[in-house]
Amino acid sequence: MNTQFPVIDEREKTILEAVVHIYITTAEPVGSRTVAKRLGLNLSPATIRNVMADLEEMGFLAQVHTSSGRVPTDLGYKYYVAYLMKVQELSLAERERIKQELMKKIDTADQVLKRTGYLLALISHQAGLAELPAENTAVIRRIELVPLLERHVALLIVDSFGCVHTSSIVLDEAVSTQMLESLNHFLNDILFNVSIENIYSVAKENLKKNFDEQRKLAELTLKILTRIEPPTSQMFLEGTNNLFDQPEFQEPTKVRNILGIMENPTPLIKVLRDSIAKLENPQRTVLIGPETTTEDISEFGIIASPYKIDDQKEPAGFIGILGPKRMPYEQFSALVDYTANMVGKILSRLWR
Amino acid sequence: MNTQFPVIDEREKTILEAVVHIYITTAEPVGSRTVAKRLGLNLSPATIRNVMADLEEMGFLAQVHTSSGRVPTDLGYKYYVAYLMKVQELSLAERERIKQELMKKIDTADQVLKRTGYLLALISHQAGLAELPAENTAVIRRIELVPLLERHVALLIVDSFGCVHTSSIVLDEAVSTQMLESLNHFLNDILFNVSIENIYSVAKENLKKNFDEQRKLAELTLKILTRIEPPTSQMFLEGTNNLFDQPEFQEPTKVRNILGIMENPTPLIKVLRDSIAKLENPQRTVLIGPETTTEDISEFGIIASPYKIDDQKEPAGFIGILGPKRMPYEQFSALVDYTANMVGKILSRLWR
DNA sequence: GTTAGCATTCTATCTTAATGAGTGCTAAAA
DNA sequence: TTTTAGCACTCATTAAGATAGAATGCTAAC
Repeated sequence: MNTQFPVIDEREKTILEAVVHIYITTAEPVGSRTVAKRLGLNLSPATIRNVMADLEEMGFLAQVHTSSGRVPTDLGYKYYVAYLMKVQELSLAERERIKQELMKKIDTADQVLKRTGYLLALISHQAGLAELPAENTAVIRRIELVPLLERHVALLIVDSFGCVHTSSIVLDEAVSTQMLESLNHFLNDILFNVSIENIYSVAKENLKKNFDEQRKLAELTLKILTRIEPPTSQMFLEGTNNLFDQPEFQEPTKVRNILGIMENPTPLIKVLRDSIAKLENPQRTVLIGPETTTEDISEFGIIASPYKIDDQKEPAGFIGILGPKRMPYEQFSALVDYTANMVGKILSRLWR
Repeated sequence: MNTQFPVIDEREKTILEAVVHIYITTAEPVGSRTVAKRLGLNLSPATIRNVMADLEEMGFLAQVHTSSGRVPTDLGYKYYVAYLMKVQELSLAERERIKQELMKKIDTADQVLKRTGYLLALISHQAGLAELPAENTAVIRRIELVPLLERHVALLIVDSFGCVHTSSIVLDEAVSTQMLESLNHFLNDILFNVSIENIYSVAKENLKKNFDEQRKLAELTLKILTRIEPPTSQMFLEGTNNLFDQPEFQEPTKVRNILGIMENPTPLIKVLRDSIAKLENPQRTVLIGPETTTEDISEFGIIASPYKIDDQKEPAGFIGILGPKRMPYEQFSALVDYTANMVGKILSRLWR
């Protein structure tokens, strides 16, 4: 955690914990009386008030208006998530359910992840997100040029997750079916088990050797490979309509930004990846009101956990839950962790 | 148009036209004074009032509350669209722009349609929708089994639009690479240029002949083909966030239904297809507060036009605009028509 | 058939008052 | 030194009443 927090004593921690917890469940500003009751520590509201004023001064809490109850600030949430909350374990039944749901159908990786997002949304009543495995964790299983018109061909790349990447390519001149066929053979020979991001370099390397013998083939190959579009990161965002149930999203402007994320998730993906990459060993990260370059999602909170495939050191992608900042992080943390783990296992077992 | 309308005289038509038109632009209930002014016919508000009362009695108009101005009912909108509005032609510049945007990149059919939806949303400031060509208008260009694990294979079908359909298949027993290869050859031989919906029957027919010679191949083929999932209709819905600009969608419940449509567009697709199919010769249809089985979209209006590919008699799919009932139908009708036409041309030229 | 006039209806907006939740501060109690 | 009771004060929320304005429906006159 890179945020530097002010130092607070035990009692302040207890009270901060209580305020955040109560606010998360009630969605109403929290008053000293309520905290005093909940704590049951024989402390009078007046004492609590003093502490709360201190916490406000340090930036953990804020007031909606003079003489209203307190509400956690972003800093408050972050402290809560980092030091105060007690992660609630999943019950065996819940674990079993997740496992069942995810494994009930054998599918390509993108189908698995879409289902994962949907499942997370269903269980949490928030929006669920699930990123596809990064390109560099997949290798090519099959590469195929399919003629569509004389000068148009579709280039399909099937990766080791069963995902298909399509590009549409227009050639300078018509190519015979036979030529395409030998090209297909050739491409599959040299590119099998090559990572997608290395296509071009590997192909070039190979072509050097064969240049003389298969001149025409070589030229064509390079031409085609330069036209492949760089693969874009992809993320599923499911169950967004759950967000409408939250009181903070009753005004539509805020949900609007979510639609923006759905249309172009790339900035958010980047933020999440960076956030996970910052941690020493990749694990769950919680973003409170993250900043993206495009949409304003400062009113949202995100819990995300990376998943790994096989024994790769680097995570392949992440999954998570997106909701209001005022989210039951305690409950959802274990859910996201377990699900990420499960997704990793399923993808490992299935496609390697 | 299957709706039976009450018969109204010329003056009633003029006034109904005015009310709908004014309401579309102002989003406020329309009063007799406003209509009188706009018409400039030297008719007093009182006279207009009488006519409006008649129109209300016949079901074309309604009041929000006693002594408020009038608002069009669904019937009013329908009559307006069917008989009163004057479709505004597109300018040459607009036509050129649409053409440019759609053709600026050579792409597979799904990319073209996604861009179409996006473009319609951009121009209209509403949501744009675009359905993929129906399965039965496409034929198979390539069919390919790609091994993923011993018993898992991915089945890819590339159709004549450059679209790829994927299924994930688990076999009862491992199959050798050679076996798969000959299966691939075999499938491409018998299924080339066959429509996707006929895969099974054509394959079965062919297998009868060859049954003895290639027994094992035949059995495997049938097994695999039975596991293909029936292709689902698919529709892009772009620019939904534009809907937030409309005053009628300031309360989030209504936009929520749109998210429902995005997650499962099938019922809406069905309604639109039926609506287009009902017309003698397939052409633009306008739905006012259509009824679907799942989501309540009775507050929305849709303008949709079918597109045809080559000289096929039946339309291949449709594109359109989704917005509030209070939409400038006059302006958008030509836009949707022209764009549909253009999409048809592009898909015809590209992929046949 | 058309319209002026008028009472009527309903919305929207503003003011005012009352209520209540919650705070901050001070001075006394522990 | 810490805790707390007490009290004045702030602000949001709600309800009620008053006023203005946009339309209407209806009647009687043109």
